[in-house]
Amino acid sequence: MSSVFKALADPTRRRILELLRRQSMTAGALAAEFPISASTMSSHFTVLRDAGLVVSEKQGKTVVYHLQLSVLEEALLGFADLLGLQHRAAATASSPYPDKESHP
Amino acid sequence: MSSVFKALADPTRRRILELLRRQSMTAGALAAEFPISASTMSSHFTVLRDAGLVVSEKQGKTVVYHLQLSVLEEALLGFADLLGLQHRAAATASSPYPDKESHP
DNA sequence: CCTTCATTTCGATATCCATCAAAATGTTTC
DNA sequence: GAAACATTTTGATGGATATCGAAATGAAGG
Repeated sequence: MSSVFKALADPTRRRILELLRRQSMTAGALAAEFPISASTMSSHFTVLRDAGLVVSEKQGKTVVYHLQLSVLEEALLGFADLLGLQHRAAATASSPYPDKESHP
Repeated sequence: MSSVFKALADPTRRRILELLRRQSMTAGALAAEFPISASTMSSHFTVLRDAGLVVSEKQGKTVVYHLQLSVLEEALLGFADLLGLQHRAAATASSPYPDKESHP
């Protein structure tokens, strides 16, 4: 859990997650959105992957990154819960991923 | 907003927020909960105060720290919202009591 | 006033982190 | 297999950050 908050501490990484929420993207496409070098972007990807917030999939020459919304959700809302913040975890309804069975 | 996530990146600070959620506490009482020096605790307080997550109130010889739940809520749920995580923004911070005992 | 107590500030240190350029790795195509 | 391309790894650097002990600040009480 600490690795998730550590990952979220950097604005570039938070932005990456926002972009990946819209659609999965290749490392290059993501790097094109930021004024930093590809190697730096790669380290950010490593931090996000180690935190479980994204997964990478090799597709030929490129690497596609996918957001792991469930991990982010669990960490963020889990901590909010720990602090008594009201929330409802309806979650992955609007995401492009197959949503799990959820019961109210 | 970045300052909030930066503040949340440290486990000691997250724990401080959890403790303050139960009740406001003095710097000394908080420091007693951790195996680190009072001066280090003081820097953590500064980080939390700069992020707006806590406020300090001088009471005689001691300093009492209070959690600012609204700021935490706005940052945490605001970011969750940005990522499409569903939440229910209930009444903010003032009315919901923790688990307070009703002992007359 | 001077002492005591609670907290913060100061100075120092060691580690972590974001960043880059250059080199290395892996993949497709010719 | 060599060239071209995408990405990662490596090595280096400057700036944050967590930590400590010691000194400074401030309040209460004798």
